[in-house]
Order: sequence, then structure tokens, then C-alpha cells
Amino acid sequence: MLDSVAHSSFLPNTSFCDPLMSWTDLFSNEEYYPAFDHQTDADSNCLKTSGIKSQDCHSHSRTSLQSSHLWEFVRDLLLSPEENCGILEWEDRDQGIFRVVKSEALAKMWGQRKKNDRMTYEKLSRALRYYYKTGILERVDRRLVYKFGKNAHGWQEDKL
DNA sequence: AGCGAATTTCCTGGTT
DNA sequence: TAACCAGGAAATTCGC
Repeated sequence: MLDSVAHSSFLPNTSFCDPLMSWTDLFSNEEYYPAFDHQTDADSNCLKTSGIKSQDCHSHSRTSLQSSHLWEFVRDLLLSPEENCGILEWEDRDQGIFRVVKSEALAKMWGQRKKNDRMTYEKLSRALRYYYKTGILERVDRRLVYKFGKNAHGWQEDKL
């Protein structure tokens, strides 16, 4: 269960989900999520220079939030300030500690990824808590704060 | 068709 | 009080 990152290795253009399609491309594809109310926080206005400076706008190839697993989705969002919209924020980049700034928006985004409009942060966080026992995440006793564990990979700055 | 992993859903109870 | 956190239990989804 650690090999799920068979990323953009070799995937013919015949797949329904183009692995190289960026999240924004996927999103602008509207027909994907018709019932999307545009009233909550960070929805589609991801153009608002998103608080983040131009610092680490490293356009790494991990632009596609196609990860099948929740933790990878979170990781990739954390690594993509362009798509992040300030939903997630690093607390300690080196230690892999991060905070969910906009819980509702995160749940909505995850719901979009899974095509589930009933997703909520309550349910998403339950899934995150299951990661504690597998070492994907480690517990941090601060509200909305999590930390990548020994079995999480691909989040470290010097390994990008 | 059957299984297992990864959630998803629901819930009770405690905390901030 | 609202928003979180802890986990147990059970249902669901999906790939193999």
C-alpha cells in the first residue's frame, strides 16, 4: 500500500483521466461538478495571488491532483500553492507539519476529487485519523494540525 | 464473483 | 455553542 504513487510514469493518453491535466484544467471542465455552490470561501477564485509569495512557485510536475489517496491529495495540494488557495499551510516545512486553514474548503475539494458532494471535514478528518495507525500521519495535539509520518513520502522539500 | 484496502458514513462522548 | 478530536463499528467503493 505504499506503491500508489505510480505517478506520471507511463500512462498512455487513452486513459479517461489525463495524468498531465492540471487540477485547474480539470476544474474548468465544469461538467465535472455541476452542483457546486459558489458561496463558500476558497472556491473558484484561486487567482487571488493566494497569499503566498512567488517564493516556492516551483512548477514541479506534480501539478495534477490526481492522487487516489487522501494523504497524497493533501500532500499534492500542500505542494501546489497555485491550487492551494490558502486551504492548507505549512506549520513546519522541515518536519512536515501542516495546518488545515479552511477545513470546509478542503472537504469540498476532496469531495470534488471523489465526486462526492456529501463530503465534510468531519468525515475527511476521520479518514485522516486512520492514517495515524499506519504511520502516514502523526498526531499533533493542535486543532487542525497534522504531521506527515514515516510512511508518508514525497513531501520533503529537498526530495522534490 | 470474492476480497481487501481505503475510505465513507454514523455515532457517542470529550475538548477547545 | 460551534467546531474539533477520538475511535469504534458498519457500509461502501473500487481495483485486482
